[in-house]
Amino acid sequence: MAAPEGMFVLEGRPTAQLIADQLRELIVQGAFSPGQQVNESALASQLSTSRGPLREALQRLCQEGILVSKRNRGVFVLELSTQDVKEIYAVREAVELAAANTLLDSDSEQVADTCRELKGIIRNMAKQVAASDWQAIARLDMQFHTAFVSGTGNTRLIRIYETLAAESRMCILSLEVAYPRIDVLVQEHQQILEFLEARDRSGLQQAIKRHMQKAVEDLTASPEATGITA
Amino acid sequence: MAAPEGMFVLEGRPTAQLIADQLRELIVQGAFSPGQQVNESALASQLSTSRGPLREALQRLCQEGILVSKRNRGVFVLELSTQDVKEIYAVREAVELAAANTLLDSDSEQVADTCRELKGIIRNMAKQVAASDWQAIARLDMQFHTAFVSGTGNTRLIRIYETLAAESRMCILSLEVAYPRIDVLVQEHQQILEFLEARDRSGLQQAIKRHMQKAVEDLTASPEATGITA
DNA sequence: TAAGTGTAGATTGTCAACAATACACGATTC
DNA sequence: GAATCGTGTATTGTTGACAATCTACACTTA
Repeated sequence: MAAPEGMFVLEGRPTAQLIADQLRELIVQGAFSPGQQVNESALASQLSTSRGPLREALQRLCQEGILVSKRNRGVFVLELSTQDVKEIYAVREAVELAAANTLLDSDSEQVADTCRELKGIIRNMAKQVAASDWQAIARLDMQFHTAFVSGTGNTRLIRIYETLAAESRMCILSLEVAYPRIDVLVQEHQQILEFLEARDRSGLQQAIKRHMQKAVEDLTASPEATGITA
Repeated sequence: MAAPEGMFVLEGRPTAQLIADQLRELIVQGAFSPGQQVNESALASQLSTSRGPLREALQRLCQEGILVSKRNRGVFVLELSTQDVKEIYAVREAVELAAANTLLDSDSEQVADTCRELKGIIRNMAKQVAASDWQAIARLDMQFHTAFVSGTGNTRLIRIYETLAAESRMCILSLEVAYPRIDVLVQEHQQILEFLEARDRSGLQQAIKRHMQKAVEDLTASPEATGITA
């Protein structure tokens, strides 16, 4: 037999990770409000599993920082302050700058592959902008940046960025429809792509810095209108 | 009552985190050999707890990447390849560069506090170098860099770096006594401290880059003599 | 009325037993 | 003799029950 391929390996990944991934997706989609307690029994039965595996998954998300655990109290979904927003985007900037440098140091084939993927994402983004599907836009926004970092092939950088992406989506979620002007959003991503294609290091670095700075400004501009705590 | 202060809060932190911290320390001290399977029952009784809490702790360390979980097989201690070493130090460089920039953007008091701490660590390091206590040197080495990043106050950056520090100690552990020439090690840290005190941005950046580059060279120089896989 | 106290309910923390899976070793067959 | 098959053992995965803790609310008391 050549290879079992898709022959029901029935999820080779460990259970806790599967549950954690499901739960993370639920959280970034806003299925839980910030600061809300996560009820273990309820969630376990909802995900049709037991409390044991669920708790293991919760611990993973606590380690990520998406959930916070208080002894004998339970776990709660992270509440984002403006301080948190600044932190998150500062780290994102650091990671993306590192990714940019790594990419520009790598062979052009790898860069080309990444550019192809980014181009497709931008196309989809423009499509969703036309449809004003904010949830989809937020997803594609992070998908763009995740793909950018994934282009480096640095698994640790990628893992770190996955967490940052989740937290960013939680930030954006708080903004809700108050997403900044959208044409600018697409344009900024387009710009990053072009600098990468042109292999313009300093241009790419500046574009990333601007993009992050703008994002922080948008997210911290009207704290009273959002769920983000002062 | 003014404040209960140290009045037996009896570990407010969640259990899984406590166990995870213990276990992480055991791992970076080399209590387990790379690639070794972690036996749940044995470890649980050894740490005088049950399998439940222990498994939760293991999941945390899996999320960090210090352990790897294989379904229906168990969790194993991370085996480091030269590729891993390169990844780890690339991310460390990114994080420390970001920390450097953040520090130099902050007020001088914060920088002064950090410098004071770093100076003390270097003193201790020189002491241990005289005693040739490699285990202690490795600990102080990472303590220096952790303190450097902690100076930023960015909790996410700090958390990320804690994992990187653990992985770095696992790298150094593989090197064992083959630590590079020690006078240079102290000197390099001293240099970083001086650039920080002088608030010399580009000098500090270059020093960090050199430090990381040297470390990778040392760690990947003689792969046959170490436990690091090709 | 306001502060403090005690109880009830709910939720988390822990544990031990059960089920399922994978690995190792010996038996069997060609 | 080599490969394959079947069995046994050890380890992980899962579950439900029990214990400990916290929050909320009604009750008492100054």
